[in-house]
Amino acid sequence: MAISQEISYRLERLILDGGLAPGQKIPSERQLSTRLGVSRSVIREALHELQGRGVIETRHGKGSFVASMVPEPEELNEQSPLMHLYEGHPRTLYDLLEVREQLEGQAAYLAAQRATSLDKHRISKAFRALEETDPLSNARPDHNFHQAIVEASHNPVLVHVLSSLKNMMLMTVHASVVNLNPRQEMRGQIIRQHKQLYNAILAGKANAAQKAAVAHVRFVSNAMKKLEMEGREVIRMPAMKTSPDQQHLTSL
Amino acid sequence: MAISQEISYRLERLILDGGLAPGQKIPSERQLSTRLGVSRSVIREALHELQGRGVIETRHGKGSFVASMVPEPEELNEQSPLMHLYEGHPRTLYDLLEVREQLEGQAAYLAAQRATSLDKHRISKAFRALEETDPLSNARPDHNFHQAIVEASHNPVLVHVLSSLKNMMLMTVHASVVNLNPRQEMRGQIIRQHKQLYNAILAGKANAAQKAAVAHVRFVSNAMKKLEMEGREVIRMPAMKTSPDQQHLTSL
DNA sequence: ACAGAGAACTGGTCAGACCAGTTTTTCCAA
DNA sequence: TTGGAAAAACTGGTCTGACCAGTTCTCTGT
Repeated sequence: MAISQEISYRLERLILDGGLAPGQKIPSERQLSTRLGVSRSVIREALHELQGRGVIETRHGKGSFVASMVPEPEELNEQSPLMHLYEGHPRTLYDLLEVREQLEGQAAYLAAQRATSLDKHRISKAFRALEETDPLSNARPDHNFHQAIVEASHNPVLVHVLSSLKNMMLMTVHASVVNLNPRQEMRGQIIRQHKQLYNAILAGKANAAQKAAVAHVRFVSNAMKKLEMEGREVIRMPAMKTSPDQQHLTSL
Repeated sequence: MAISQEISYRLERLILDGGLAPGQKIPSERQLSTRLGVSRSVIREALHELQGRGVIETRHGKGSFVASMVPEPEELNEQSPLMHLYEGHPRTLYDLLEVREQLEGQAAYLAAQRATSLDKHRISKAFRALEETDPLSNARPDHNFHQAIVEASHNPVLVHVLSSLKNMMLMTVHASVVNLNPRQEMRGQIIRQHKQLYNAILAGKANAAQKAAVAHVRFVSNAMKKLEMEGREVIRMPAMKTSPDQQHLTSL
């Protein structure tokens, strides 16, 4: 088999195994060519294959990016059907949380079983960042923590479904942070839940991890429902800015 | 748009419009490059894109040939990248089943709680169709049954996620039908599981419904794993029909 | 007439150059 | 000190020409 094809498969595997999340930038052609010890031509050919398959998108002068695998609720923009649905129908927030509950639970379960030491390291890092950060500007670290867990599940379908819901996730996570964190007792509970989840995964206790994740999401959901019923305004739409995360491409 | 992409699209249209028949050789890279007045590089990149899309096959020293294509009879030929991943990396079947387990479980749970009489009617109809149809003939009734349940969950996010995975779902359902149904004892179990799920939902027993759905998917997954470990061939893809023939290339 | 050696194709890889967008840095002027 | 424009340093896109590695055709010597 041609080198370019081998490389395209290697990259594809890497991407779909969750090593690279949708929207993330992949190294430049010149970097890849030196790192993999092949000419830039074969890199370009490999990338064009991936492009043909729709795995990546390439933008002149910017780079190549992992494409989102599932019809994504159009980023930044207004016309997304789901977004629209969301605005007109606030209950969607809870619908999303329902789905999250399942998927995060599954991810936690699998992560506890399958996390490599590298995965655990990443999760730990995200967890520490979460602990150290000012909780009010907390949406990002919170999301990163969950994201790290999902990737440790090593289930590409799970990874991509969840990351295609990323924007909405950020919204709900943000909602949780803004609405719940200021209330001291709730913040304590959330931190405790995160810690439980974290410990369970690192200890490899799959069932405990799943339970913790499900409980966490459900707690958030219930807490917000309660807030809403008490008549408090629930903040839903954060001013969000999509900042690309750092890339970890160690395993090329 | 890049020249290589324009060319790849031109060639693809030419091929798909019948200008070039499957198996037919397309001009050599050097010929194309002089005929189209571009460098060989961009020709190669265009061809690699087509290769990625599965439109052509290339053989060292021989040339590039139109692949025996799969004009996918009627269905929405949603060639998603995940689909391709699926072809290249069979383990994805189980990844998808893992996700299905969660989502179907959730859908069943919610359906049991929320199904209106109309929903129940639809589910019943799908269930009867499932019972009456020759299970070997088609994955459709099976899939429709599950689909009806998902819609009865009244969770738009859940519906959205599952329908974006529709084609892959069909694959797993199909795999289950083709591989498992012929084995009498398994077929019996599957029918029993469907009935359990059906009854639980109609009775509004949410937990029982969830349990039944999860058990069902997990059973399918395990059964297929077992089959595979016994060395039996596990059929993953629906049989694809071969394409019509045509001849001649004109306008390059 | 035929077998075999080249010649003449095919795609695969490499190197280096240059163009064209984008981002970052630098540095001067307000 | 700070804004902002110019310059440098990236990114991908294209071109050229060379050589390697398979395949097919041709021509030649027996």
